[in-house]
Formats: sequence, structure tokens, C-alpha cells
Amino acid sequence: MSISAPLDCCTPLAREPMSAEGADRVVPMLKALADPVRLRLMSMVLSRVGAEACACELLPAFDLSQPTISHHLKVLHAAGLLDRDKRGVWVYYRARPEAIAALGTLFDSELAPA
Amino acid sequence: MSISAPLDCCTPLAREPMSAEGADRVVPMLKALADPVRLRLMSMVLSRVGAEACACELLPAFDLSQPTISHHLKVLHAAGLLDRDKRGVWVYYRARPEAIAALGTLFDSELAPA
DNA sequence: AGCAACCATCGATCCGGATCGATGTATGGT
DNA sequence: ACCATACATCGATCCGGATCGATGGTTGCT
Repeated sequence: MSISAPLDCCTPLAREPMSAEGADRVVPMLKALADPVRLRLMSMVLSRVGAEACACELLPAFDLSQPTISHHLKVLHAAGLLDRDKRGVWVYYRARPEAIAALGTLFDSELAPA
Repeated sequence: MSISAPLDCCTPLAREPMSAEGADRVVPMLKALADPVRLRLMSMVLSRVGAEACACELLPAFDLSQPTISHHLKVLHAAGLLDRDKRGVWVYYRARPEAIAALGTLFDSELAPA
């Protein structure tokens, strides 16, 4: 499971027709966020000071089992959206600003063909 | 199948922890784009002058059957990302700029908690 | 009226993924 | 050494969705 996401992946959708290879690089990130639990997890981490949160703080926010939340965090990590940092017994997840910024540029409407 | 997407849905992820209801409003759009074929379809339409394209022009770009492309276009339409306009025998799909803009604000990194 | 082209719908198949309980692995405390 | 806590992994189940061939509905042309 690589950290993937070279992040040289995201030109605006409106700039030119995206190639199949380009799509294959972006889709994993979108797929990771295209789930209500994972989108809320990402938002919770991003809202924290330092964009960092302990898994133990995220779990009680959902009515889901611990393995399920662990699975979702793993998906976000594999997509390059979260960094993982084990400190003692606790695991802290930190958002990767470059990944969020890359997705932001995807939906830039500047300079769309008139 | 409603056109959905009131588009008052998208505050930046980093602004505050997204509620379950908020996630349920955004996820359909993300899910629609979290597919390589649909992401490329969206990019192809957005790249066109007027952000508009005929279905007959989109089909040959893929090695997929006509029902499959029709299905994907329907998903993008149902998510509020594409408008549908039948002109004679042809069907034209036009991108909804508000929807793209709404997704753009989702990933705004401005004013994230320091 | 008849035919051809464009697109949508239907029904079926098949694969991925969301979820869980059970179990494994580390870390820290007594 | 023992146990409790925090998290990950495993195996199984179940549902949604991506895809196709076949068919249906419109529109335009002759």
C-alpha cells in the first residue's frame, strides 16, 4: 500500500479533456472522499488545529464499529489524503494540504473555454 | 429522478466538521465524479466552448457500449452536474458551473485552523 | 408509411466495497 | 509477568453499481 499521489496530477477539468491515465490518478482520491463517513472524517481532521486528530477522538463521532473506522482511515491514508503517525498507543492522522489543494485545482473554473 | 443539488451545500471541509446531513448532500456529486469514465466525460464537456457537447461526440471517445455511456451521463445529470437538452435526434449535455464551483469551495484551504 | 439514426430503459451478470465480529499486535501500567 | 487499552488485520456477508445485449421510444428523411 503505497502513499501514492505524486500530486502532479491535477489540472483543471475545464482546461482540456482529461486522459484515461490522468483520470486513473485522480479517481482514487475522489473515490476515497465519495463516502459520507470518510468525507466527515476528512472534515473533522481538517478542522482541527494543525489538521491533526487522534483516531480515538474520531471513533465516538460515528455509530460504527472500530474496525470500520479503522478501514476508512486506511482508505484515506492509501489515497494520500491523510498521514499516519503512531505516538505510543495512539495513532494520529494529519491531513495532507497538497492533496486538498490538488483537488481544489481540479474544479477551478478560471479560464474555461468561452 | 430530481435534478437535486440546491448547491447551498458546500462550505470548505476545513471550516468545521461536516455534519452527516451535509455529507449526504455533497457525496452524490463526489460519487458521480469518482469514476474514470464519468470524470473524463465531465472534463470533455467542460473543455468544450460553452461547456456543452453532444452525446454522439462523447461516445466514440470510449471503448464502451452506448448504454453504458448513456448510463454514466444519466448519473452525472442526476447529480446535478450536467444539464440535458434534446435538440432533434441529438442530446446535448451542458455542465452546470455552479456545481463545479460548489465542489471547488469544498477544497478551499483558506482560513484553515492554524 | 417505412426506414434509419440517436438515445434511453430493461433485465441480468459480476465485481468491488461497506460493515461486522473475532482475532492479532503493539504499548503502557501494575 | 500479567493485564488492559488502542488500533489493525482477517474472513465473511451483503448491497450497490459498472457493464452488456436486447429492446423500446423519438425524430428526421425519403
